[in-house]
Amino acid sequence: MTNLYMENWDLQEVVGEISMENPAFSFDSWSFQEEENLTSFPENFNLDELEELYNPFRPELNPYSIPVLEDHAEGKQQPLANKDSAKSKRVSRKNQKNRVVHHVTADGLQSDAWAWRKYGQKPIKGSPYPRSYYRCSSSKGCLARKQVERSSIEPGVFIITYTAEHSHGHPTRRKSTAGRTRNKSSTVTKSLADKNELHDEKEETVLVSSTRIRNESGKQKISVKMEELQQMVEEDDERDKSLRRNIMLNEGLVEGFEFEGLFLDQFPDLSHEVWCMNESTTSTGGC
DNA sequence: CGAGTTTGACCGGCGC
DNA sequence: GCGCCGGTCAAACTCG
Repeated sequence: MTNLYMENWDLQEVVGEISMENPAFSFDSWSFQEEENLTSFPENFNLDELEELYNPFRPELNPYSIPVLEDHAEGKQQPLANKDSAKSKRVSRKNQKNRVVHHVTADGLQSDAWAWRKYGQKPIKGSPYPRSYYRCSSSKGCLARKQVERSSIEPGVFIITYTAEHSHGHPTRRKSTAGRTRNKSSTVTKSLADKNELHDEKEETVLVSSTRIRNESGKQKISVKMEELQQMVEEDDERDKSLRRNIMLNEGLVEGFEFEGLFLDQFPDLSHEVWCMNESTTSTGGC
């Protein structure tokens, strides 16, 4: 059975026909592919491995987000894979730390599960844009760091550098949700830091990518605000995996698509065409 | 009032 | 040793 864990909330778009035979989807935030350019995974592909690879909390594992080492001395970048072959180049001790660099669009700035607290900003020589420094605010002892700077070459691209690993599990909250409502608005207010990095943007809000699941005819479309999905998944983090439920949308279409039992809560009006069952039992009760 | 942001000061690594 | 530069600190400030 094909299970796609929605805890991979960084999977911002699910497009095309999803089925056991054709588990096609795209990963918008990784700039993996265009909607028109779907990729089908082989029948025997390892979903556990896939989940790990696309785990937003382990971006360094994502094969489609090419990690690069920045060679500050020459202002160049080289693939991480060539790290060992570049022995002749002097690499500072700082650069030898575990650094992973990602190039993302403005939308990509939103898709980060961790809670970050900005602790500094510096103008960078040779770049018209400042670099912002963030540390993980989820846990006091966490050494994880994140740097965000706008590409001077492509102003629409942001360079995110992750340093060190988190010393704790997923945050229970991405950020404080006090006072927030779960309305269906498709926009969110950007943080002050993001506004600063987007200082020449007219909009102070950005569209939040949606997850879409379509059936064969394309008549049905279910849109879920990704931030809501993320929050729901986070709220459900404490549940045991055995409680995960498989949800079937129009039998044979999205069989076993796993939403950790959250789907019906979000879309009670779909109960006539969506049913679920516990993974450990064939009983349909309790849904 | 707590949490996050801003921003000048400070510190250490590195090249000359 | 000196100066440049990137990274961090911390007080003041802002926001909800």
